[in-house]
Amino acid sequence: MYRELDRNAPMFLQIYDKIKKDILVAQYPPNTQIPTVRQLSCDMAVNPNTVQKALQLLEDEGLIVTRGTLGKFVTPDTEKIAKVKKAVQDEAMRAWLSELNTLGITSDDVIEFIKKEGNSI
Amino acid sequence: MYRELDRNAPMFLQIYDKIKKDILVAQYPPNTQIPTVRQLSCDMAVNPNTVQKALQLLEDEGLIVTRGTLGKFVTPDTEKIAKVKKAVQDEAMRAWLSELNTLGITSDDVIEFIKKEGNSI
DNA sequence: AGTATTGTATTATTGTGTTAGTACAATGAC
DNA sequence: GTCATTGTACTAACACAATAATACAATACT
Repeated sequence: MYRELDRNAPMFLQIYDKIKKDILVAQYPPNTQIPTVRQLSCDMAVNPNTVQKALQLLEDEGLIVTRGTLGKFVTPDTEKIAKVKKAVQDEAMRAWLSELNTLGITSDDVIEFIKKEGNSI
Repeated sequence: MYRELDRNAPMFLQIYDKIKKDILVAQYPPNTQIPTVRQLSCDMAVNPNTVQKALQLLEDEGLIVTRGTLGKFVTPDTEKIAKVKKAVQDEAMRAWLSELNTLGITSDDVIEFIKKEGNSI
């Protein structure tokens, strides 16, 4: 299922991105438990080791905390989450505008496209 | 140099994307020669095999034609190029908006961002 | 106290991207 | 005709992502 997203990026990074987004948009709310490594690996049809690698990145980043044998939880630090969210949003916006520009699409083109078809998204 | 763009995507795909863009925006105009495999591999500091793999994709796609020992040339078929360009642009635009939406960014947010900082890109 | 569940670590194996080095066929240029 | 340059093919070697199969330490729960 997940492998269909982008066959060329490492799975552990795709999982990292996916869970990170789920945290940032509060799909996984602050201070709540994240599904266990085994559960996630089952849901995503990947090896537990791969999930662990992704979660380790999130923990290094401070978005996840491990509470002993209780499991892994989203950080309760809502300011931290908000801060990372804004950073990710801005970076995504900047990266994609740059990407579109290399394809000869200007900012004006983007605005026009959105006004035409952007509502359906 | 190129490896700095995205450390996680295979080089031959990054090269494929780069040269494809150069063709689509006429950085490599129709019917003109593309630098030799050896020249490109030297410029990009990668192995000739890696460049070849990328160029093979472009040839399979019909954007490049090999003229015996003369070298590889951008297809003279300008309609073909225009068609691919539009397809790539549309796909990029669609993928971009979709990506931003998963981050909780709306179309209105995009427009506002562009009006604020989009001019500098 | 004992069991189950959690995260974590380990080893081996497979697939693939990448490099390195070499070689060959075809053909334009002299 | 000869030479140089082109694309192309091949093998070997290495790195890393990913899987599989365990195993272990810690601790909440009963």
